Amino acid sequence: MLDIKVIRENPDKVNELLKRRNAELSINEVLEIDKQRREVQGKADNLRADRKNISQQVGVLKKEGKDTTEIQENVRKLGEEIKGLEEKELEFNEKQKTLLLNIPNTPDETTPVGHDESANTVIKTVGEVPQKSFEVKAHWDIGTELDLLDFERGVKISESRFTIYKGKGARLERAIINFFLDVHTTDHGYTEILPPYLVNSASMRGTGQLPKFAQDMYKCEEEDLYLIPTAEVPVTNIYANEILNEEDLPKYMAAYTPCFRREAGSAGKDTRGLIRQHQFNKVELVKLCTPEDSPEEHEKLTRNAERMLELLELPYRRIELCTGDIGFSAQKCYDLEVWLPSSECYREISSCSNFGDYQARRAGIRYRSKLSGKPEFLHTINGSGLAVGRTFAAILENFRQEDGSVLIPKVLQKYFGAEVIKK
RNA sequence: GGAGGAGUGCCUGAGCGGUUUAAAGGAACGGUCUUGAAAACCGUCGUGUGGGCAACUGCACCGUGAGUUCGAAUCUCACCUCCUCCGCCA
Repeated sequence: MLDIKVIRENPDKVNELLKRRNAELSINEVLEIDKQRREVQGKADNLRADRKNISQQVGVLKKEGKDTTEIQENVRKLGEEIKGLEEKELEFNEKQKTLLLNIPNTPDETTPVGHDESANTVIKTVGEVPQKSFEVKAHWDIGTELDLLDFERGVKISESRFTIYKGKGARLERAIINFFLDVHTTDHGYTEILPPYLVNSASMRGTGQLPKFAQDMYKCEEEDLYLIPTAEVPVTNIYANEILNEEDLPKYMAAYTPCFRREAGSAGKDTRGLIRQHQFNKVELVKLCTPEDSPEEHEKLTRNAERMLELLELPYRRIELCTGDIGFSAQKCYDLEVWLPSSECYREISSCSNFGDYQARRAGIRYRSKLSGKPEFLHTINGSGLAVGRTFAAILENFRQEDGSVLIPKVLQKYFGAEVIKK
C-alpha cells in the first residue's frame, strides 16, 4: 500500500512512477476521495468534541440536582447528526482503503523503464551452456524413463498439473529441499521456518495477493483460509501488526513449503513437465530490514539464491525486470533463470524482490527507529532459494549423460545417497 | 464439541457509567553524580488520523463488531483469541 501522505504531497511524482508500470494507472481518484474524507472527518471531529463537552456538563449539573432533560434531548439530536457523519466517514475510509489496496507499488528509481518483458535487462550470465553431442531430452521424458515421475497417475488422482514423484525421484526432490535449507541456515544465516500452509485473508492482503489476485489462489469453502501460493505469505506476515526493535533487524528467514497456484489464465502454457504445476515445492528466503539497509540486503539475498545454482553447477543468468514486468507489490526485482537444454532457453527459477515498505504498510510491520524513536514501517525482501521442481527439471536435463543416466551434482550426493541415477 | 475464566500501551498491571487527560511499576531514551560503569535521583516517554510553517492542538483507539445511554475501557449481544477442566482424536 502506498502512503496516502506521500500521494497527497507528491501527486505528480507518484503518478509519473506508476505510469512507468502502466500508462492507465492514476492516483487522481484516491486523491479526490481523500479530500472528501478529510472534510467529513473534520466536521465529525468538531461535533464529537461538542458532545463530549456538553455530556460532561450534564454530569456536573446532575450532581448539583439540576434538571437536564432539555440538554439531554439536544445532545441526543447531536448524536444522530454525528451518526450520519460517521457512516459517511466509514464509507470514505473504506473507499479509500479499497483504492489504495488496488494501487501497485511504485517502481524503484533504478528499475529500468519498459513496457513488457522485452525490456528486461540481462545483468550477468554464469556457467557454460552444455554442448551435447547426443540427443537432448526433456525432463518429463527423462523422469518417466527413469521411473522418477508419474505424470499420468498424478492427473488421475488429482487433475492436470499434478505430478507424482516416486522412488529416486521423490528422494531427489527431498535431497534438493534439504540441501537448500542447510546452506541457507548454515552458511547464509537464515532462521528456518516451517509455517502453516493455509493462511487467512488478512495475511493474503498483507503481502498483496488480495484483493487483486483472488482468482490465482485456492480458497477453502467453509473457512476464511487460502492455500499459500508461496511461503512469502505466511513468513512475511509472522510479524504483522507488531513493532520490532531496531536491534532485532535484519531478520533472515528461510522456509520450505509446497506452493499452490490455480494458474488461471495460463491454460495451454507449459502443459508438459514440472515447469508449471498447481502444487510445487519451494524454499523461500524472506528478510525484514530497515529502509537504509534494504538495497544492500536485496543484493545479498539475490546472491544467496545464485549461490545455490553455482553449487549445483547449473548455468544461469540474472536479469533485472523492467517497470512493466515487476510484480504488483515489488519496487525492484531480479529474476534468476536456469538453462533448460530441451527448450534451449533460460527459465525462471527464482524471483528476488525488494518491496520497500509497501507490504509492511499493508501488513502493519514496523520497527522502532533508533534515530526518530518512532515506529516506522520496515522493508521486506524475498526471493526463491530456489524453486525445487524447476531445479529438479534442470538437473535431469543438464546432467543427463549419453547412456541415459543422470549424474547427481556433487553437493547433492550426500543428501541423495548416490552419484548417479540409472535405469 | 461442552462447561468455566480472561483479553487494557513496548512489557507487567490498576481502573468496572461522569475532570480518565487510562493510575502505578518495569523497559527505553535524555540528564545529574562518577576516572568509567552500576546504583540513586531528576526529566521524557502509547498508537492512528486530522488542523497548523511551527510551538501547539482536535478527534478516535482499552481483542473485533454491533447495541444501550446525554455520556462507555466500564453495561448488553455476537464473534475471535488465549487459559483451565471434560469429551473426541493423529
